[in-house]
Amino acid sequence: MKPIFHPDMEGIDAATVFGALADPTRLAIVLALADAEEFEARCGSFTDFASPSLLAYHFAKLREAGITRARAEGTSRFISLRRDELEGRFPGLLDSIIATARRDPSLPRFSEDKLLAP
Amino acid sequence: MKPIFHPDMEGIDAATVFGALADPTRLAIVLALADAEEFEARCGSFTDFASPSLLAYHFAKLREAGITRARAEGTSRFISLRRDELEGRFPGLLDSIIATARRDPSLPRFSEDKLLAP
DNA sequence: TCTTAAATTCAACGATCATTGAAATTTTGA
DNA sequence: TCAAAATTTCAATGATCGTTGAATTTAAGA
Repeated sequence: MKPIFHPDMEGIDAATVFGALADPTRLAIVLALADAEEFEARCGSFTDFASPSLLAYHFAKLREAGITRARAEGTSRFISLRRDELEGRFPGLLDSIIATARRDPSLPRFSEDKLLAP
Repeated sequence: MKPIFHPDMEGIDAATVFGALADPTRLAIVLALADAEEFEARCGSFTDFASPSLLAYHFAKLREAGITRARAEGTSRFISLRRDELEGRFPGLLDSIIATARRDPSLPRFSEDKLLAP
């Protein structure tokens, strides 16, 4: 019913974006989303990373920082990166973030097939 | 007397770096350091941004995240970016951070001549 | 309509954060 | 030896953060 809030990209400031990335779980989510960009990821695809309620918290942080978009479909939500909009606001940043996350072996990883599960 | 602690770059994780940048004052400091890379910036060059004691806190955050280096000389400390080392650990990241900070008009700026003052 | 599934919301907690102002430290120079 | 300058340390503050578990919402399917 109530629409999901997505901030205008123009109003996003850099410190907020970096704040959203200042957590290993959220960085791992961003990395997983980047690796799975052909299809869309369900929230429930990430239960390895944290509990459902904690995931909701982390997803909200990413969304309110302008990094992700959520689309409701039935009782599920599909999460994706706001690639193009982010590129317009901060060119090159997202790619750099993903490359950086990829270089950090301490981040929780994720078997890619997890994203395709029913 | 006691040497200034600088973490090994290999042990730095991405979330810590982003956490250090999740604050407008610290982002402004990084941007100012990038704009003044020919010479070195004294801590006291930044009194427009915050009080001395608060600056010490922010400088420690940046230093412990591997972003800056501090060199003592007399009663002063000179701060600089750990450009090359950071480039080795996370290639392209620092440039991207600086470009991002430059695109954020809400960040406190800084007349460049401030850095040269005696 | 009842049930199940998926995700959010809420209240609570201890931990960390940004900020302040006063006190301490360190080094230079008179 | 004293005093001034630059910076740090410390204790205290309210705010935000990450986390938990229980309760709630929302929509789909039997």
